[in-house]
Amino acid sequence: MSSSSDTNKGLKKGKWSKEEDEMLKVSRNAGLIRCGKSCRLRWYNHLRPDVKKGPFSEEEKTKVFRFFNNFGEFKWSKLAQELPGRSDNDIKNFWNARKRKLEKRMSPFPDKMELNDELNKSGSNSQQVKDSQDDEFNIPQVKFTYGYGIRSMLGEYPQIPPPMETQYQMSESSSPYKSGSLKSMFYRQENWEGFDASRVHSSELNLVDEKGKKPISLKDDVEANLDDLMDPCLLIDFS
DNA sequence: AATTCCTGCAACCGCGAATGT
DNA sequence: CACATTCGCGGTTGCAGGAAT
Repeated sequence: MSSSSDTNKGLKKGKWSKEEDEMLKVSRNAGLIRCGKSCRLRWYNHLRPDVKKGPFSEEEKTKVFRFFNNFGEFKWSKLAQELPGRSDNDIKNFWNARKRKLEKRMSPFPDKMELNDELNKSGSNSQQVKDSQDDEFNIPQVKFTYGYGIRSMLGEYPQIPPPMETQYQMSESSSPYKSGSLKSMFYRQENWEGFDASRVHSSELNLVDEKGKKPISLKDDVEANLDDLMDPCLLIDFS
């Protein structure tokens, strides 16, 4: 019936030897004790003349992320057409490896209560919070969700700020470098520790760089940080 | 130094689509 | 047109080698 059945007819499986590769290069699958499917896969993924190996370039990575953001689904073969020399399998491996890493970083993902604990704990270490302790600033007022920062979020919030605290500071006050307001922001998981709760009560947040001078140009940053778009992140909703 | 864990990669599997008879 | 075979795709698994303990 299906091609999978021919793997049970005494055909060889597993790793390909150099001799087998040479035979396949010379003449399709003549003389090989391999099923056609296996030969095709070997040829397409490894032996065809224009096959490209090695780590993905920045340009290739960008294409992959952009493709996913545009189509929101896994069409490896279609994507392979955009990346000359790369096979669908290569791209799939690249994507899955990345996904695994991120899932590991996300796990165990804290639930809402744990997250509140974290926020309050870190907030209590902050002088600014002590100074301005006020019901208005209580964390429970802040709604949050979490997940991957991928297409669905991008559609709604096309501008994703870079991590707070590490690279940037936030200011709720008016600033000469006002860059607009945000109704929501993303907060990367790795930065949850040290979260300054006193700074997230306002629905009008202005982002400036660490010196408090340069407004963040999110348009450029999104382009430059496509990798970050797949990072697990916390979406704080101020609405 | 030995063992375990992690990661990247290659290959297999099942299924539906396309093609051949 | 019906059935058989092959092809192509996406999901998954298994293994080897390096890193961490």
